[in-house]
Amino acid sequence: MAKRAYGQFCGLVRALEIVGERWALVIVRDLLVSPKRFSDLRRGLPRIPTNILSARLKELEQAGIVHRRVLPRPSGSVVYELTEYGNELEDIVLRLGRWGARLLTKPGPEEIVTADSMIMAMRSIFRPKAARGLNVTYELRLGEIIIHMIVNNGRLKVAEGALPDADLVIKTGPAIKALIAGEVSPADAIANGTVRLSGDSRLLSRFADTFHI
Amino acid sequence: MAKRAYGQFCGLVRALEIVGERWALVIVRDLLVSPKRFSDLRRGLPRIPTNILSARLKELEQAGIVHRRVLPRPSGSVVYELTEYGNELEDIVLRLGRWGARLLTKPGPEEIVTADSMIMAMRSIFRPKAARGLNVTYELRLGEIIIHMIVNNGRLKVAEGALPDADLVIKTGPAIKALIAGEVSPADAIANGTVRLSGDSRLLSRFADTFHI
DNA sequence: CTGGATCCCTCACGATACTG
DNA sequence: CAGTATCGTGAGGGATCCAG
Repeated sequence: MAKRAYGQFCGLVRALEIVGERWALVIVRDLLVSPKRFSDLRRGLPRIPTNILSARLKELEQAGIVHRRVLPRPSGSVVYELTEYGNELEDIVLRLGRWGARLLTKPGPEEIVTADSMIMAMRSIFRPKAARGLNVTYELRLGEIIIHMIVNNGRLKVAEGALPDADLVIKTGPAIKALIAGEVSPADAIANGTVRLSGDSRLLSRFADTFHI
Repeated sequence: MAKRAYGQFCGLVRALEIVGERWALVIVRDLLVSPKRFSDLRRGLPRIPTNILSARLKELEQAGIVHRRVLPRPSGSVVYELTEYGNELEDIVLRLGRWGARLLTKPGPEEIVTADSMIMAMRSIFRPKAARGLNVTYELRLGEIIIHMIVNNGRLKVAEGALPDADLVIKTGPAIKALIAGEVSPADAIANGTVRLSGDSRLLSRFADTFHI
């Protein structure tokens, strides 16, 4: 038996032996957003050493969670994508993220926000019930990070990048967490300047209702 | 910032910084079954070094997931129990366990099954829908491990120990996984000797339907 | 006996440099 | 761009010891 095994015949233990390794679930998080190349992953995970990224990708591939695919010519480059089995981690990753979000207060001095982490965060706090019958689009800007959400009758699509004709554009920072957690009302968030809008400003409370912890 | 942090302002990362440490979720798994003393945890986790158990309990306590409670006199002993926040990990632990169970084939040479891991496994694969209107009790024996299940109209209680008047007593081993996963039919499991029964044998297929991956 | 603390050793991880 | 190679450090593993 491997030296680092937990020594139990148990589903949870098997799961941890794979995705319990350091960085593994964060890599999965980013791959849940979209397939990525090695350097894409690096960019989204600036603090991961390349040898660790390399090792994790190998392990995840061997475990049948990630598939390494060589793109056809002429690019010939490599992308890593989740297998079907890997994709089944989505719900777990979303729930873990929601659980951990309660511990988010202020970003630490060196802590960054990435597009992928924000996309998954929005997915994790989306409330389909509250979005019944809604048909709205948002663009969300956190510093350099720009993502957009398309809400369509209880369904959500989130992706990176701008959305030129979004109904509401929200410019903000990490303080958006307070809005989403209900610690600050939409009105107050506008008043204290942590959120700036363009478009139909009245949609902000709709937004805060649709995306809520 | 701590040296071992991931450096991202993200709910998933916060979660991993606490329960992503080695052994942490396994400790939580056992505490989800019941509050435990230090030595109870050791017994259920034979391969964990005591200093690690000690360190994890401190970290989990500091993070507000575990509460260290000193029992009143005369025992004066200490129990560790999950806080409300810690208990909210239950669903995640159950799902992770179910996800990882697909990788369970045969137990490795040194791999053991513990009562707590089995209790959580049964919880994780319980299908409330299939148990609608049912009222059955089972006793399950895997070698030394004895647990029992009380199914009551879509609700389940699992606990350690025998249940003298159980409707069905199932004596088996790790091969029970094949039955639960549907890789072996109840009839075959009896035929090939991996399962031995006492009580109302016809209940076995009911069992396999109620507890199923 | 419970509930740890302490020691030493090893290896996984982290930082950085380098290569096809 | 997509990794491999190298090397130092500290968390984890294992055994032992100690206080209440």
